[in-house]
Amino acid sequence: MVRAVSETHGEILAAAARRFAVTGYRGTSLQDIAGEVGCSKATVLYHFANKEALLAELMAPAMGVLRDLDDQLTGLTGAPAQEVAAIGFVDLAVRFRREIAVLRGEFPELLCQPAFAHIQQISDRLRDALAGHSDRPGARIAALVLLAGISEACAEFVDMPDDELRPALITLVRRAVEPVEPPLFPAPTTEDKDS
Amino acid sequence: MVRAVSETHGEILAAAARRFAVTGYRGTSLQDIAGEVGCSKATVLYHFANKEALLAELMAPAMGVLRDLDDQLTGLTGAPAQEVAAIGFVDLAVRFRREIAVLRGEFPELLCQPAFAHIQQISDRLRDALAGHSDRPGARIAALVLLAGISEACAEFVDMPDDELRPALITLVRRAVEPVEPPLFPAPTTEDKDS
DNA sequence: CAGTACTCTGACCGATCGGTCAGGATCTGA
DNA sequence: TCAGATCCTGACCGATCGGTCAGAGTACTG
Repeated sequence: MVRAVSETHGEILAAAARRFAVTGYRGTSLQDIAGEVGCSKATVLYHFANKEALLAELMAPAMGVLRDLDDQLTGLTGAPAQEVAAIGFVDLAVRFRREIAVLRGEFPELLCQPAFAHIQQISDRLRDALAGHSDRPGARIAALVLLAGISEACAEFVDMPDDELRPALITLVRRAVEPVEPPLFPAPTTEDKDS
Repeated sequence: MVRAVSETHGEILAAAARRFAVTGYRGTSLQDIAGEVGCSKATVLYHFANKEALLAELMAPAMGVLRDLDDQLTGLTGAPAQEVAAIGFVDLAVRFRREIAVLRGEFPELLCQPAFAHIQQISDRLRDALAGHSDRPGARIAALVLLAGISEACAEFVDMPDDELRPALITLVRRAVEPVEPPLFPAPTTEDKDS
């Protein structure tokens, strides 16, 4: 029998996710996590190299999806970029509500860690896309307000069903995003008419 | 005569405001603040009873304005409530950008402190007003997204002039807030129903 | 049976935190 | 000149943090 990988690993991961989402990364000690699992702090550090590695493994799936979204945005401009950024980010935020809650407010230091080295650049590109790559302050401000607000809302409405939260957010974004100027060039792809 | 209050008090307050806004409350040690002022940590604790008192004095002006806004909202419903909440909160957020940045992300624990005992209730009422006191999930979500997003945007765009940030935010809120249903009653001027 | 690899733990470590305290330095008013 | 108030500090404290380590317990394997 290979006894598989000890399930303790997964239990620690799950406990960390729960605690991080409530008290944040810095506000949660390894002792807290160990206590919730029912093991010793040393056991936590037997399964994970350090606290940072625990967080990195916890965020890995969300980071992967974020990178995928970033790839989809390359080359897009104007309204299509806004659309892809809006839908993609809302989906991501709704799906990874807990991970979003973990990172909430801990950005400044956490972003320095290698596991999240590119998250700032990606979120900048995401914001830029949502602004339709416009330089107008109004567009840039609206994009930031929406991205930050969506993150916060998803972290707050943890109990709301996905299929209630997602359409409400998408409707909001469509209404709130500053529409792009009439395209300087003919629309790059077939697009739907504005309602 | 009285030699006024030592200016060290004010210097500590200013240094704390700067550090808190960058590294957060928990992420800033008394040693950090003392180092920025150029005094000892004991001096910081001579002028302020403890770290919490330092934060409370820092946030006092913003808290006062927040309470004033809360008072203005009592009795208002529907579109007028949305309007007052929107304008009032944008003004507050733009004016107290640094204080907003301090509290960003540290809510769960900081809100337990007596100095901020009512901030959660006030922000709930503010959100409710911005939603036009509607029960629709879309309205509630939009209100939360906007309030959180505005806070984040103000903390982010610290260098943007007030008279550029404020109108952009107000325009955004007007566009994004879910409009209230046609008023059930003719616009109520001064009538309150519940207590 | 012995050997070994895996899992887990208590004890411990250095660093840092917020906070205390006795006392030095400086100034003021009588 | 001197007593007292004010301002400030170095040294110190207990608590907690992330992290290390030697070794105990256990289960497979040959």
